[in-house]
Amino acid sequence: MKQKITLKHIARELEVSISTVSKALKNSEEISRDTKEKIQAFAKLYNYKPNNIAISLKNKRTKNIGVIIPDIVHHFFTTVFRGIEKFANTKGYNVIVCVSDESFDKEVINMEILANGSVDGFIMSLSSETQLKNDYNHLKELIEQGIPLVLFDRVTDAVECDKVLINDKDGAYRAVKKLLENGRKKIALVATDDYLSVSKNRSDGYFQALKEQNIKIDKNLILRLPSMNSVEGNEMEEFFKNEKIDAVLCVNEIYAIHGMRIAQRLGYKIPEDIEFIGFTDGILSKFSNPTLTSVAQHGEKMGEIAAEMLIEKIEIENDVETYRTEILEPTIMERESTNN
Amino acid sequence: MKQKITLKHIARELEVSISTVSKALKNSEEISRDTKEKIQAFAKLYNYKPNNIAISLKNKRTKNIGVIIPDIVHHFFTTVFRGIEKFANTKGYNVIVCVSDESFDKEVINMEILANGSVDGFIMSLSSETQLKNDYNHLKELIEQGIPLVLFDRVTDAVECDKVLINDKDGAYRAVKKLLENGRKKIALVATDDYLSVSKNRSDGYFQALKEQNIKIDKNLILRLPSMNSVEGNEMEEFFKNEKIDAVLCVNEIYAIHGMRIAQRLGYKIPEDIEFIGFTDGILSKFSNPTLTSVAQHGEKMGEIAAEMLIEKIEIENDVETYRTEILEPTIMERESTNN
DNA sequence: CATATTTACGAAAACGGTTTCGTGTTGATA
DNA sequence: TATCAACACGAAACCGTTTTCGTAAATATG
Repeated sequence: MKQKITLKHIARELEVSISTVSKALKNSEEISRDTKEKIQAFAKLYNYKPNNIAISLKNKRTKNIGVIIPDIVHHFFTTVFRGIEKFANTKGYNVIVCVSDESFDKEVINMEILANGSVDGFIMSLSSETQLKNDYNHLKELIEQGIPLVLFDRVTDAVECDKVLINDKDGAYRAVKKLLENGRKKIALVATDDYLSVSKNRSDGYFQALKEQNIKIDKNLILRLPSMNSVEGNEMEEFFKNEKIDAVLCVNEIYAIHGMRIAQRLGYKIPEDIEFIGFTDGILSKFSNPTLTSVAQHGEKMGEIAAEMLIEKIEIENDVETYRTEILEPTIMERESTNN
Repeated sequence: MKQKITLKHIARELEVSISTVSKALKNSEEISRDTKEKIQAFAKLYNYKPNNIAISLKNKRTKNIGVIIPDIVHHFFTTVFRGIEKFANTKGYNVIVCVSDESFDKEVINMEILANGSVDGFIMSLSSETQLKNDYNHLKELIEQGIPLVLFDRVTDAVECDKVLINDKDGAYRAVKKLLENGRKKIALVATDDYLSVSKNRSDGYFQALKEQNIKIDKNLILRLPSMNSVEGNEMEEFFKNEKIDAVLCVNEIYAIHGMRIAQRLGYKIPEDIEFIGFTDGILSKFSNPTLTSVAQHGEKMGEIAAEMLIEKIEIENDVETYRTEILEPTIMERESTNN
């Protein structure tokens, strides 16, 4: 087992000082050609690589960024993560991921651990519990300490920092408008509780589109489900049985796919009798039967932008506090579940 | 902006030495009650938290583990990752993720960067390019340096280390056996090239099951596709048109879902005319139409075990080199695409 | 030849902790 | 009263770097 070699080892072996070795390896003008060559050759031979931790301690820069997301087994978040990771890598940063699991406490604790020197900044999307509690002190403290933070997708107005999000409201608005243009009259909305910012924004877009056409909001056409990523229970089945519906906007893929199956079982033909549009545009939308028209959130792009914003903040040691909010426009990916 | 407080600050403020502060905060017997209380109160007031980097440098332990996976936007890998992250967290470890993107070079470079002190050990699944090149020197060097490594899923016999995998061969074997029991005669296999260890193992299971029934392998019933995660091109359509097939085993979900759609378009009824079994048991299997019978790989469990193995190796400073290989048994999740 | 200037290197501080060891003070013991 | 152990604390080394500053020797200048 050959241990990692350090400057000290090289110095001892070559009978020079540690500082000389350090300078020689950085090709400093201070050191003579001969000495530099000797040291560099030796370092190469023994495959010397500086210790990241020591450098971090010295520079007070870890070249790590912390990513805190509610869930990793979720297409959208992994997509954003890919964007973050790719961009960060090109800039020489590594990514430490923590999963809050939609829990406020985990979010706080993960953040505190990483904030003690492990990362240079954070990119995060709020857990649902955090949005429900509406408590953002952990984020405010971060900012107090001068640690850069970028929020994406699930953001809040309560904290001032850089943000990246998609225009959820507009995405929903355009989706509903499309359904209206296709002649649909009874457009349902399947959403979650409003404390989740994205669900609220999407609902707002739905309302706006209907209002513009002077269509009265029918509460019976709105179904609110408890959990974002599961469809236990048969609320949806009851919903479809009880209401005459000719189109559905769902705030995520799962609801939409599940809804389509139920509709099909109940004898609806898609898209002839009923059209579906979902959000997320993940793998399910592309492979479902029929394929699902879906509002694409451009997760990877979002991740890239978030990483770019964060790294900019990290590297510009400018303490003028100026924050940006980037809003991406969603794209409606038209597939078989709507008439195009 | 209130900066993080250090031992030095506390020491200066309270007019004691740094060592006294350090000891007091660890409740050392060496320090008097009075002094300890004073220091602890002060530390609490100013929310003192030790700097992780400094501790890492001192202990030569980062409490970070490196995870290198080929792809993050992939249900199986994210599932494994969740298992790793959960277990690691309970043990006080954080996880740095790097995505090799199926590239040998990225795998090597990511590993080298993290190996210079950033992590205490690695959990990884080989990139396809690495498996194709069959070059594992970067892994061997790791082990030479005494850095623990656990391989999962895509592993190799060429390096000695801890490994976790599922019994792919047996999974495929049982799947095919089930199809045979259901009376199927012309069972097709849709796989990728054999250099991917998992695809090869699954193919082997397919062969074994057929051989046991003295069924001759029909090359025309085997389709090999180039990419693991896409189904561009119409090879599959040609395949289904040209061959009489009454059952299909696919080495992943995507192939299976795609295959089912094509079969349906060609007028097959599933499972009456043709049965399908896939691997991965991800979200697609659960939500496809019909739902897909699938070989579950227990990714989360795999991640947990990998993390457990790694942390054990990290924390036991025993240099007796003894490696384990854990083989998980897959479970066949029966759904609508087969007769049960 | 005396002085000024390079040249080439080393000592030491610093980053923020932990830990070993040394030591002045106190109170107990003989 | 002399001796000694216990107590409470500080100095300093260490982890592996970087970087500033000091300086001896070599060379250049007048």
